[in-house]
Amino acid sequence: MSLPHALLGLLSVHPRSGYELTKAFERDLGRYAWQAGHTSIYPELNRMAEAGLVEVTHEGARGARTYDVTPAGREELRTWLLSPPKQAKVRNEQVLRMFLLSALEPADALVVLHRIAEATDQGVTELRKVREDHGEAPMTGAEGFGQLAAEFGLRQYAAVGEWARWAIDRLEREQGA
Amino acid sequence: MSLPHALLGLLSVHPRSGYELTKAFERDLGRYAWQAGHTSIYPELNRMAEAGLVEVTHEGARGARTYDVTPAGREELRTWLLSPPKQAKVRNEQVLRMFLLSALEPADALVVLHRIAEATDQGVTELRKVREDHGEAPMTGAEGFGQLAAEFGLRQYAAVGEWARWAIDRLEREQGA
DNA sequence: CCGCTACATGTCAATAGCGACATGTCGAGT
DNA sequence: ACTCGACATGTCGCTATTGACATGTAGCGG
Repeated sequence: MSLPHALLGLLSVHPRSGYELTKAFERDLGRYAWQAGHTSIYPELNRMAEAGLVEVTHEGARGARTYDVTPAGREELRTWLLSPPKQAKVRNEQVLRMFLLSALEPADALVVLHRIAEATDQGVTELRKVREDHGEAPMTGAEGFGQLAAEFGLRQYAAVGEWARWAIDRLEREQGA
Repeated sequence: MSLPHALLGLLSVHPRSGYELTKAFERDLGRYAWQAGHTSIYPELNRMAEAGLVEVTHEGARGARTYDVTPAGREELRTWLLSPPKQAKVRNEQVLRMFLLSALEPADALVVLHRIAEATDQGVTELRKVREDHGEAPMTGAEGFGQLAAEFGLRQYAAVGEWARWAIDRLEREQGA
């Protein structure tokens, strides 16, 4: 049940509506950390409002409701972030695919590995651009989030790309031998 | 629905029982790629056996049943692995925590970042040992899996560790200024 | 031979999450 | 005036997943 914490985190950076939260999940958060659609988000916001973790601070056009974190919500988020990181739950289909590669014939595996290497290169290029746009904004607060995310994604892509190239190298050497 | 593919992948490396599959998930697979408990695995194996993707090749002591992949299962796995990687679903609580760090006071964030850096160092050390034990075994087949996993985890830990140190550096510089 | 641990498989109720469907509004362009 | 795309929130049924509970066996040390 990490969704409520993700929502608290986003709202604590700055208040927004369920719709805007959904967009945030489609952008950074959902790509690397935790994906969720609006069908999970709206009901969860209502639950959290009932529990007193968030509150509606403004009602705009088209029924839009802006949520903000309450002191109780802020406390809950802080406690969660500072609590000892137990056994984490991981679900990542891409990574699973990589792990299962050794079940393929070497020739097939090479095809997939090359595809991975290309995809990560593209990711690195994209994020380098994002990084340059952000520049030297402060780490905490509204801008910090995007920066942390971009920098993390960048290193993540780079690492996967290097791994893929390592695997390609290993495989090709074996094939040749 | 990646669980059946994960099971096909593991079994295609070498046949084993549901119990041994469960152990495999607790070890590498569940740590980085896809976690699942025995309560998902056993029913899934039965479904897959009914669907003709796997079959019981041996019955051992204590009711243990060894499963192996059928040709149909092998075909299914190959198709899945070679099919275009669509939009991936990601769920990783640790990464989520990292993303939400910017919602904390800088002092609190630094505490967590230092903890992350330490944890990744430990992970790197562990996996370096695993890598040395494996040595130069071939990439595909029974040994390949562990190697791919270890190498991937190693690079993953290293990348996260570097990211944490980058963030610490940034934060401390801001605090000082 | 007793007790403990690891082996080995399962059910079932509750919860989480997704895809399909549903509804309505505001603003821009034609 | 009209249409269309983005804004904005929701329900509901189906499937996936988890946690608690249940059951029994083989082997080992004392």
